[in-house]
Amino acid sequence: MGKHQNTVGSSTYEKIKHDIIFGQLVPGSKLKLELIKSQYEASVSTLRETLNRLASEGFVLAEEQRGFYVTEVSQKDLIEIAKLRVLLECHALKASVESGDDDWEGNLVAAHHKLQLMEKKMIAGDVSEKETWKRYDWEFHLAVIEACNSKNLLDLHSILYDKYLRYQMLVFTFRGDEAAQEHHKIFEAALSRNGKEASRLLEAHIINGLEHTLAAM
Amino acid sequence: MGKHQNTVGSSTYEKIKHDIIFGQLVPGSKLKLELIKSQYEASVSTLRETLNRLASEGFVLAEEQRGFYVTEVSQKDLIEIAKLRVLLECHALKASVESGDDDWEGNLVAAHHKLQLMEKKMIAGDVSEKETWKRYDWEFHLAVIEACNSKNLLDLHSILYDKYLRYQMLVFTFRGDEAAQEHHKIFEAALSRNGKEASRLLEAHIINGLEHTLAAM
DNA sequence: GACTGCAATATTATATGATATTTTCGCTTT
DNA sequence: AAAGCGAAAATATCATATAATATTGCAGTC
Repeated sequence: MGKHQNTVGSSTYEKIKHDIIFGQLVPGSKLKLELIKSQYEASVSTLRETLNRLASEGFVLAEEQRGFYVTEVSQKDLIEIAKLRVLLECHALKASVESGDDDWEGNLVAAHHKLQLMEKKMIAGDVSEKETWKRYDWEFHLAVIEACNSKNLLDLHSILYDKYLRYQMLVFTFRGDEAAQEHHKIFEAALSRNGKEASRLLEAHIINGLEHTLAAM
Repeated sequence: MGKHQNTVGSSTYEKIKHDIIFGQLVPGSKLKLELIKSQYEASVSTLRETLNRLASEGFVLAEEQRGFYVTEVSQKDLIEIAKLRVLLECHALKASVESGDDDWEGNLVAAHHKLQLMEKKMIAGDVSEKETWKRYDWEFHLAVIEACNSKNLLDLHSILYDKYLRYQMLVFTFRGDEAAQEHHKIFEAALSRNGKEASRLLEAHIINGLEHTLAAM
């Protein structure tokens, strides 16, 4: 049950996207079809489907007749992404805080709790579960805005989050206690339905992360 | 010289996207591979690449193992898209008005002029060049925000514009003089570097269009 | 002798048709 | 009706052929 077997296409999509975000595939490098074919165990056509999808999302650059490349990174690009994330995520937060119901609250409390536990571990020095921690960070940020009532907005935000994440992973250094406290304050403001304040805090949280990452580039 | 010959992939992409936006492919209908293969004269793999791209952008729904469908339309979706367009386009406008240089001004004047000419024709009753008019509308709106200095923002906006356009085409009725006047006012405010006012006008322009389209659905 | 332009060659991307899976749908049986 | 069983249809994947780009080597020139 549950475990519905994936297609080759969707699993290579996940793998390649993961490898771009987590830096296994280095920015700017060429994705030669024959080469990655063996690496990801899929045929050329399947790979091309995947790479076209990733190109639409902006993780891959598709150059007509000249192949595919891992998208380059730059400080300018990171700044653009962070600013867009502020714009979309703060907007979504305000809408979400206004219309979130009990389910939303419950889910938010759960997401914050799990994130907090993981952050305590990380602060204590256990860096073994980097990816789990990031998943909880994602789930928390999503939980905050999930009641914004706009699928279109959530979809755009999801891609932006991943692009931002890629930069974080690129220079990976944990902001630790600071970020944890910011999360906590955002959580409290959101739960007490103070959209303005929560939005202010969220913006500061993202911009702090941006500066932290920029400094490390 | 300009005319670099396109690949089959990119031209079917353009064609299918066009047919979705302009309603030749009806919302919700199934895109059976064998069927559209003959219609667009491309092989299954090429089609699949195209459909995957369009699925990432949200014009096509890709259901694992069950094929591709033209994305459904709904009033809720249209409202979401219009709101997002307001959010992104107004934000971009303010940034653009602040940092636009002489090139930006020149391009904006040209785009507005062309749009105005076409609008006069349309108001006079010549509806033959619907697609050209829409292109000029696009070029004008793009010209306004082009100096926002964020490729990421422009890319997102471009997709949103197309999604919004699809709804306009769905119920096509010309808003005529009203829209033309709004364009003119936005143009003047932008050119005189009054970002706040231009943003206000742009928001009203989009919301008016939204209501016009909603009423006709 | 190094540099440019051109042609032959190798490499790579694109596109196709064929094959393997999976789903769908009508028919039978309970 | 509901469940089970195929045949037919559709999707997913692959291996291969075709077309484009990059590379190499060789002449001719400065």
